[in-house]
Amino acid sequence: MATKRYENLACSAARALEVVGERWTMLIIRDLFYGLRRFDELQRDLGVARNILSRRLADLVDHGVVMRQLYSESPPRHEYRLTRKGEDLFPVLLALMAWGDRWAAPDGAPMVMTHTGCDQDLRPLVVCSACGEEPLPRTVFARVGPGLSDAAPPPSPVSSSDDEE
Amino acid sequence: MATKRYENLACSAARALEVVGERWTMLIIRDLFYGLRRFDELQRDLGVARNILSRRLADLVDHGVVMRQLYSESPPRHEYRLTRKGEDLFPVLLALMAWGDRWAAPDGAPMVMTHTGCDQDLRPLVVCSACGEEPLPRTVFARVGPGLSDAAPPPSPVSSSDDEE
DNA sequence: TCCGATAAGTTTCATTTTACAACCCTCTCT
DNA sequence: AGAGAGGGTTGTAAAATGAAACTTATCGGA
Repeated sequence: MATKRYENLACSAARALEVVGERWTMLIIRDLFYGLRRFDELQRDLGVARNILSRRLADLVDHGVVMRQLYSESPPRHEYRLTRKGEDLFPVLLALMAWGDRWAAPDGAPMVMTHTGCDQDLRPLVVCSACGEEPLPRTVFARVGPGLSDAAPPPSPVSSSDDEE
Repeated sequence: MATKRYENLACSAARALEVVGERWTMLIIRDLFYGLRRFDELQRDLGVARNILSRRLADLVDHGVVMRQLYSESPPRHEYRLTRKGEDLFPVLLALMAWGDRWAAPDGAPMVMTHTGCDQDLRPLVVCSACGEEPLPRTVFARVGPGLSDAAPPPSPVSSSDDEE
C-alpha cells in the first residue's frame, strides 16, 4: 500500500513517519524487539484487530522493515522478524520509552531495561556523535541538505533566530 | 479528549504514543521546534486540515506538551509553544530523523543540522548513559519495573533468551 | 464608510480508515 | 472424524480525516 500520508517530505522525520507513524506500527516493532515472532502472539499481546495487524505487517514487509519467513513447511507457518532496517529503529523506541518513563509514568517506569555489557540499568541518552553532548533544541540549527532537490520548499530553521523567550 | 488508543500501557513507549502517536502530532511538534508559532503557519507548512490541526493542538495542550499563549489583546492572537515536557521530545525527533536520513533518504539527507557548541554536523546517537555505548537490541533485557502494579501482564523480555539466529 | 485581507478557528458533510466480529482454509493431533 | 491452532479474509459499523464554507474580529486602504 504505502499510501502517502504527509505531503511535505522535506524532512527525514516525516519520511520516517510515513513508514512507522501509523497506529500500532511502533508497538508491533516493539513487540518484535521483545522477541515475539508470530501473528497470534502479536495479536494477543497488542489486542489489535487481526485485519489491521495483517495489513500493518504487510506494509512493514513492503517497506523492508520486517521480513516474513516460512519456518515450517508441512503446516505452513511464518514468523516475522525485524530486518536490519527494522533493528535500526531501536533508538527511536528507546527515545520514546525514555520520554514515557519521564513524563507518563507517575509511579515509576513500568519496565526497566538492563544493558548487558555494563550491567547497569539502561537510561538511553541522545548525544551528538561529534562532541558527546546532549543536543538541546536551541543549540541545533537546520539547513537544506543534499537530498532536497528544491522540489519542496525548505522549512524554517530548527531554531529560528528569533527565539526570544 | 485523550482517548485511549492502546490497551496495554505496560510500556512507556505505548504511553508516549498515546500522547504523540497520532497522525500529524509529531510533525506539529517538529514545526514547533522549527520555530513556527502560529496556527496558520503550521497549517500552511503541514497541509493538514484546519479542524485536525485544531484538535491536535488542543490535545497537545491538554497533555501539557504545548502551551497556548495570548500575545496580542486587540486582535486576539495566540501562539503555540512547546512546554518543558514538549521540548523533552527533541531526542525522539532526532532519533526519527536519524533513521529517516539513513533509510529513507536515497539522495542524501533533506535537512542537515549543525550542533552549535561543537560546530559539527549533528549526527544524533543513542547511548547508554552509564557506559556511553550504543545499546544494541540484543544487549538489552527488560524486566517489570516499579510502575507496573501488575494490572497488566508483563510482556516478554526485550530480547527473549531464545534469540537463536 | 465600505471593501477586502489576515488571523484563528468552528461547523458541516463526504470520504477514508479502523475496529470488531464472524467466517474460512489448511494442517495436525487424537 | 472432530477439535483446535495458525493465519488470515470478508462484511459492516464506528471513528478519523479532509475540503470547503462559515464566524468573529481587526486592520488598511479607496
